Amino acid sequence: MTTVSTARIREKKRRFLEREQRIINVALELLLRDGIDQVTVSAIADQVGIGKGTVYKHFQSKSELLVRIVLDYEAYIASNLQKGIEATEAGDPGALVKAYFNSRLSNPGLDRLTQQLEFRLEYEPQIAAQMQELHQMRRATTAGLNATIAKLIALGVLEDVPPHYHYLASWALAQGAVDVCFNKGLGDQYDDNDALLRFITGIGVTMGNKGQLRDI
Amino acid sequence: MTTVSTARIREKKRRFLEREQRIINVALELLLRDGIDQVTVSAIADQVGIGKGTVYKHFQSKSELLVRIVLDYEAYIASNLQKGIEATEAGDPGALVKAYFNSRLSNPGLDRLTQQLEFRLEYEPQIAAQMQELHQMRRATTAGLNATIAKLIALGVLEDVPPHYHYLASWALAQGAVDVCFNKGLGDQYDDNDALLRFITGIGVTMGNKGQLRDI
Amino acid sequence: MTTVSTARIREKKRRFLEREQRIINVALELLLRDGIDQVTVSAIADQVGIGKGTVYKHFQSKSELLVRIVLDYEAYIASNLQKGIEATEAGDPGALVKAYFNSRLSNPGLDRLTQQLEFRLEYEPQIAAQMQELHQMRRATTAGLNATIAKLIALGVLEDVPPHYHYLASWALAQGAVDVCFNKGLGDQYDDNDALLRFITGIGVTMGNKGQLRDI
Amino acid sequence: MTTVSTARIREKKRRFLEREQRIINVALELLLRDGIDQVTVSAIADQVGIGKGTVYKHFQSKSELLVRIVLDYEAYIASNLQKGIEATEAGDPGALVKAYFNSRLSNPGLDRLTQQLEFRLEYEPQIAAQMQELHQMRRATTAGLNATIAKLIALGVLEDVPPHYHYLASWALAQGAVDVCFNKGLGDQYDDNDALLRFITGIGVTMGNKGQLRDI
DNA sequence: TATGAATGAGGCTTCATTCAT
DNA sequence: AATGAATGAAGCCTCATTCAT
Repeated sequence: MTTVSTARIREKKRRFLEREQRIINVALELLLRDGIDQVTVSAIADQVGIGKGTVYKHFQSKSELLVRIVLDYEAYIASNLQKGIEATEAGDPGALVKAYFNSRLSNPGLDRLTQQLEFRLEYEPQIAAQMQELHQMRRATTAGLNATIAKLIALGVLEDVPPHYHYLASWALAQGAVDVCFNKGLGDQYDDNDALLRFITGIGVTMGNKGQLRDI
Repeated sequence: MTTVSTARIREKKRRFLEREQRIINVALELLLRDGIDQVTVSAIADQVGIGKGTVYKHFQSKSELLVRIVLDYEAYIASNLQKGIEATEAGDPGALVKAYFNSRLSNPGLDRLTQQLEFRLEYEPQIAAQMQELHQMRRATTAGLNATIAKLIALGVLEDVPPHYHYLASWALAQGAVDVCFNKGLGDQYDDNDALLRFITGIGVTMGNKGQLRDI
Repeated sequence: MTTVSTARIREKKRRFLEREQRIINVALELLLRDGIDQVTVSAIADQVGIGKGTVYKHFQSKSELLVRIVLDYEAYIASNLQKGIEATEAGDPGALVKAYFNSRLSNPGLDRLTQQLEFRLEYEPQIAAQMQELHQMRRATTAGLNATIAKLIALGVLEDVPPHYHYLASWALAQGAVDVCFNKGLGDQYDDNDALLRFITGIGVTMGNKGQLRDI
Repeated sequence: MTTVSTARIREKKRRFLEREQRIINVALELLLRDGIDQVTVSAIADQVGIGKGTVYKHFQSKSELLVRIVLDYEAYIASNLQKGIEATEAGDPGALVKAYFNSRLSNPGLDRLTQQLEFRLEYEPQIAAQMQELHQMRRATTAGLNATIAKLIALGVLEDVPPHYHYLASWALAQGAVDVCFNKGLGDQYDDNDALLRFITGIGVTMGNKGQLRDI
């Protein structure tokens, strides 16, 4: 008896989470397709095939759904970065940057969307806690980066500047690369975005390496 | 008589344009201070000290006012770039990039704001014409860049990749540098943003220079 | 066999009624604690430790649960009044009014709550029947009061006005006394509410007595 | 010129206030006719013959409109009370109570409505300021009452109990009298409500007079 | 039998835009 | 020409009630 009901509860939970993921996926899809301002809770619910109210069983507010997308993406980036850190520690100095660029540039549209979402949600009071969580994740990640980069500096691989200069420069370049892809009238004049992104990644991998920098 | 009335008409026009500029300036100020979502047409009119309706004598829609800010900024960047091109042609190969980075990073908040505005206005149908104009400006600028960069490549200063790789990489880095400054939980962990921006500018100036790039 | 199953059915019924009472008690508790507008069916079910659906096995609608609280309270008041009637008939002319005031003012919060509930439920079509029942109870009670008061009038204890004047005046004073306790900015300026209620009860007991009234 | 535009502005203001009053009146009408829960901002706007948005030009929120009704009524009562105080000071000891009862009982439906509104708006955070204002009005009124009653006590007209006992008892009786009128199954069994209200007013005028109270 | 996820009508509110004065 | 009151579409969110498990 107990086993049966436990199994049932689990099954229910599984379905619940499945649907939650479905909502997130659909929201993401619509956000990417139609733009942030065009996506309403109604539209998401319709597309998922559920009622508006159901969305609110999973998320206390629209903002909470959106911030979830941001958090999920941040976690994805952080895990890729962690792998890069490990590979770097294992002896491949360029692995870290490559991992980072590859994970951010592999889906530029998503990357850009999360940036936009984060910007808009920054001061939403309902989700202050989740924003804290986001920042906490970032601090954890950057702490790891700082440590690894400090080692590379000690090894003479990277320029001896504050470690965060290196990863913030990488962050910046990756961020900007993403924007290039979507800036109408800029990157869209050409159709070899992939080659461009490889070029930029190359810069990312090289920049800050010992002997690369000159005075301004 | 005719001269008098012409003078009067001119005076009127001048005042009209003066007020238009004031509306733009106030809008910019409020956008920077309060955030895009908080700025209403009402708030702008109030701050300027005119009626809401008057704003619509100058701009057919709110979007048109906002896109004007984007266009003005783009023109400002383009003019700086033009000066950089001229300096480069006059013999200083690094002038171009320096001019570019300096103009974009000298007021990161404004730079970021225009990016955000552009993103939001992208598909606003009312201002399709202005967006075309924006893209046209960009094409003109990039044409100039392409020519100058091609020369630098021919001179062996820059890597021999498609010219737009170079300026898009610069664009990306500058863009990303701006974002770093404003990303909560990232750049705001440190308070030496200026030094960081100088570091990144250094990278910008160096990157793509002959002999800097390695294979990925 | 039959006996056994009868016993079982009875046991079931007992438990069912027990749970019903618990729902009512919890609802009452929450209504008093949080205010009418804050109490949802969900909150009640949660606090009882049952599912929302189960509440609807006991009550066809939320209104039906609420009106039940009103009816229970009315029955409680009616029974106290009945005791007062009996004591009065047994020779204590003031017993009736005292019983009434004491029963209403002993828990002013509850008294007020039921008033509020009744007001809100007045035209709820789903519970027209229960409202009829409430009114029927009142008519039965007032019939008893009318009879007793008529006797007191005949005895010369009370002023010779229509009997219902007397009990409606009492009802009014008690009702108002309750409201005084809860009116922000009125009764809450002072903290000797109990003494005040005793004072008012004194008035209630006296008013309408022969020789007390003057012309307006 | 200036005179003309001043006149125009005044005319505009007048119309604006006129409309505001119209909204209040219509809201009141609907509240009395349909019950608090049935009155939506939409319904009010429709009935006034204006758009929903226009209501929000006059009131920041629905609560603000409702609290306005409460405040207006309180001011009306306070002014009547003031007249009563003056008449009492001028030598008519009963004038105060009569004025009070007459003003509250002359439109019991309105009196009851404002009670209900006040109860519901008590903890609405948006109108905390207005509720403070309401309480402030009450304190001012009760201060005046206290002073006048103290004199009547000193004159030996009223029982020597804390002055607020007297006016709170009056408040209570009036409040309760109002409720009697609207309690289904209670006051509505009879149709001589006016006579009843006169009877209760008589009690109000007499109660607390020297020599009227007995021990409980 | 008990559950609680799902529903969706309906409420409040905002703000870009219009147009009579 | 300038105004700002009026508009109303559209968005977010709540919660009583239902019904499949």
